[in-house]
Amino acid sequence: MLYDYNKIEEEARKKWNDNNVYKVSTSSIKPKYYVLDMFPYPSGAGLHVGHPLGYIFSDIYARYKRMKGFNVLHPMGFDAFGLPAEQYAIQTGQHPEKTTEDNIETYIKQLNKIGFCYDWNRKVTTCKPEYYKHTQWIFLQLFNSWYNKAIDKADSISNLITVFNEQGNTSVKAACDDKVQIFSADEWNGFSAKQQQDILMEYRLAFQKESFVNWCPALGTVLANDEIVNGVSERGGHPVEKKKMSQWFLRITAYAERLLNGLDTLDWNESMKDMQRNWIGKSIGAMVSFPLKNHADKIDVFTTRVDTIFGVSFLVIAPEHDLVNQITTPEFVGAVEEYKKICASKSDIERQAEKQVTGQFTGAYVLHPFTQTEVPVYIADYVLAGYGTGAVMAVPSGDQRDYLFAKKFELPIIPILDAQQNIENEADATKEGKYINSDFINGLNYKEATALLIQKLEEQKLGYGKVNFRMRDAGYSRQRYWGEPFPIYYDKDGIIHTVAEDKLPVILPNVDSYKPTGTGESPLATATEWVTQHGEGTRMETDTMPGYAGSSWYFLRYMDPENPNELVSKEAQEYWQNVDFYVGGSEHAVGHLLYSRFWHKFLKDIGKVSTEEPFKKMVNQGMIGGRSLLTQTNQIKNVEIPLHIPVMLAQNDKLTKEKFLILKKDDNRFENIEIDDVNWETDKDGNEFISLDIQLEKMSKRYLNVVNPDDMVSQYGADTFRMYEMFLGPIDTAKPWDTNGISGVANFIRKFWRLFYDDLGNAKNIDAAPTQEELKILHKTIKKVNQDIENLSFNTCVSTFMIGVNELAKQKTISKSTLTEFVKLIAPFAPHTAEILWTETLKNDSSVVDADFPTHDEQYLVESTFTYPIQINGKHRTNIELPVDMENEEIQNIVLADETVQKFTENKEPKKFIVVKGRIVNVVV
RNA sequence: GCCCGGGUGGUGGAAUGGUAGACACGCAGGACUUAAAAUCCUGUGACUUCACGGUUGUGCGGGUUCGAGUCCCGCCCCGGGUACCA
Repeated sequence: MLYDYNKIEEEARKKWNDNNVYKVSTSSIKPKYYVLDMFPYPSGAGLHVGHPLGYIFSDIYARYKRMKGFNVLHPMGFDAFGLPAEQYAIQTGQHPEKTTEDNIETYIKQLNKIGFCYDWNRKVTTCKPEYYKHTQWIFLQLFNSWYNKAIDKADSISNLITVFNEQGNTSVKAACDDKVQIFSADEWNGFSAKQQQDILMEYRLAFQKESFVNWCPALGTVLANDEIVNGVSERGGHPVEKKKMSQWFLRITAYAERLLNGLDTLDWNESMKDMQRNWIGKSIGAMVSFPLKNHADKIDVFTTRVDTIFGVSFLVIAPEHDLVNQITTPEFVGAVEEYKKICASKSDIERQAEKQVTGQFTGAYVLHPFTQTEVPVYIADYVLAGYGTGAVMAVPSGDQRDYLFAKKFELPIIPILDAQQNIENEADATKEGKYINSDFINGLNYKEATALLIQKLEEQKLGYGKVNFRMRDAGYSRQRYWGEPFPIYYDKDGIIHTVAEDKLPVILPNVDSYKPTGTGESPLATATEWVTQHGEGTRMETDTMPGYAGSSWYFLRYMDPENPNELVSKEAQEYWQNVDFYVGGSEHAVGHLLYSRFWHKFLKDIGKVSTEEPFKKMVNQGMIGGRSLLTQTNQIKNVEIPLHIPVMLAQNDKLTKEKFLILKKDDNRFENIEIDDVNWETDKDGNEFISLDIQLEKMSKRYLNVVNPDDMVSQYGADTFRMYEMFLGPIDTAKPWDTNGISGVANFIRKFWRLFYDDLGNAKNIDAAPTQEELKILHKTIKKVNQDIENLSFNTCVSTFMIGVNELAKQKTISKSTLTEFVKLIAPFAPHTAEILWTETLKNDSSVVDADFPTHDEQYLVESTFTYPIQINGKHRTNIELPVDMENEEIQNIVLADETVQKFTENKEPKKFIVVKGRIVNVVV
């Protein structure tokens, strides 16, 4: 048999299909193992070679685990709601459902060519009603729940109402809004339905509140941060402002502590956990109230450094702070309005990244809670409305931003600790030393001062100690079409009603236009009949859910994908538990991964799942970047700027004359360039070409550097493609795609095949008994591959295979038993080739997919001698081969007597003689 | 700005604190061939030497160590995230 990869791979896939090899059952006596990839968003551009990197990686691991005796769940699906489909719909008028379906079909075709061991019967698609029915169901549970701190888990709203009816809310310990009013049972029962609804909103895990969105008046729509570039809309460059709208939120902050603590139980990268920890941002500090001068209200401030309170020389509040309008004195109204306008045009990132110090005095003063001195109140862009209370107490001597602000506005800089240094030039945030200029805490240290201050604040009702989280509640409303509709409607009094669970799903209606309505409402608002489906005067919620809704629980659905009654059955969930091995990009570190953990914990609280965490082990694959090719200057007459050349046309970063002619025909940039305008180089065979410059950029159509996996598979075969993707480097580092190297892997697979068949396709004689040398090669390879798979170092596995095959190819004879082990060893990496060799060449009955993975036998690897590298003063000078069991003293004698060693030691007595057994010898003179 | 990664030949990369550059690509030379393809062999960090060899070398500057790509301190550059891209 010749190595015809097309034929071989097609045949292998047919065998797998015919025998349903990848069908996964939920009942097995084998231990379960769940290997999952982050499912893709099916974009119109199809897959490029960057996408399958993680999929191949996890596929190899899944196959390896299966060969190790596990019942492996390794599914795939599609995260199918999202902005790009909607933008495409706006441009073309095509229904996003249609384009999404087409894209999914393309993705599946592309994926199937690579030979993944997916059980497609378990495919999930988030935009299908059968799926989002359960997304809506989860939302209803969140809506009908509150976080009961007394039991430290979610509790039902009906329980809360019972408590309110009987005792009011004085004894309720809930994760809820800070400013909840206190009421008795009688008061509660006297409230109107609307009042009760508003109060319950402050407890629900899915709740509504006013918040700011990016409003673009010119486009008449709310924009995603992604759609804003330099403060203006990406489309059209129109100004964007902050607009207050009523929005749905999820109270993820209720779970902050559990999300933080849960990280300690997870087998994730420390860096990934750090990102989540920082995102959650737990800080222990205090709330302090600063009463306003000549005004009934007060400004609340959260600080982690209450000890610096006597260093406060001004207060800064966010320009959007509720109190700004009320406290600004008439002479500053104009300037404050002007400043607010400037801030509204900037994104939060821009505001925080801003190096220039800006701000505006409001004319108002607060009174220092302890000293009663007047403290001026400013607004400034570095304080964000959504963080903490949207107000900070500024201590210039201890905080650099405050310091710069104080310098600019000539405000006092008061040293507060005797250990503070250099504060003529910059702030010093130290906690060392004793307090000065600080009234009753003078002379105390940090710990004593903090405790005393919090005690005084609480005594005098000026504040209290508080744990604060940087994490905010998660915005859950999108004014978009292509997302899950909310199972919510409003009656004519504005009272919220939920759609009954047995009426789910609430189907996304068809609309005439996907274009923005201009009012800020989503396009759903134009589906009049749908909006009023619950009777005259009622209104369906027309916002839709965000992208992370469907992706926050999809991993559960694979366990029981067709269940119409519930998101996952108890049996299926209890068998599969949670994901053992999750592969995806680190760009999801704080988005998807945090939201999923939150939902999972909630589902555990309401008894839907039995595990506290969704993903036990997490591996991040690095991004594959593009490698663009550009013409060099002076290569083409009258063309000064480098031109991108399609990477698929070039070979070894060269463009031949022949390919140039294709380009001239197909690409209008080259229409007017004549062959003679090009400065051709000539190789030794007389072929003319130009050498191209390399530039690393994103893989993108516009750089002509996109490489399609289909092309790779058709040119080299899926097995070569799979192994080359792994060979590129460690899974977790970012790297550019370079097709040039793939021939090395292609050569390797052919060389491997030639262990079985000669150049004419005749089977080789493999009847000889294995030699010692052969067994050593085999077991060395088995040992290293097992180690490297466990360490997830698949690139070195491929190298190890290459070394093994190179060495075996040099042997005079190779035995069938050696080849059998080798085929099993390589099967996870090159499954098609392995399958055909396994069944047709080695005549096994069942698939190699279910063969047992080889383990090595140490007896073939024992060596009697070791070649010691000899260092003199840490520099490698020579090698000496010595028996492995030789004593140090004897080694020393032999080494010192060595000619080369003597040359370097010049017969001086060694100061030190270091022997690391089986590693190295170092002579220090 | 803040948080998290990364930086080793012409290229992708390898290296439990122990011979830096495994394995490949590319390049150069050679074998086979009418020729090409395929295959095989040899060389390939830089500088220096006829050669043996020597010097130097893992982004930059310091440090710890018998020994540092690896550990510590301070910089520079690049990538990801930054709450409505997914």
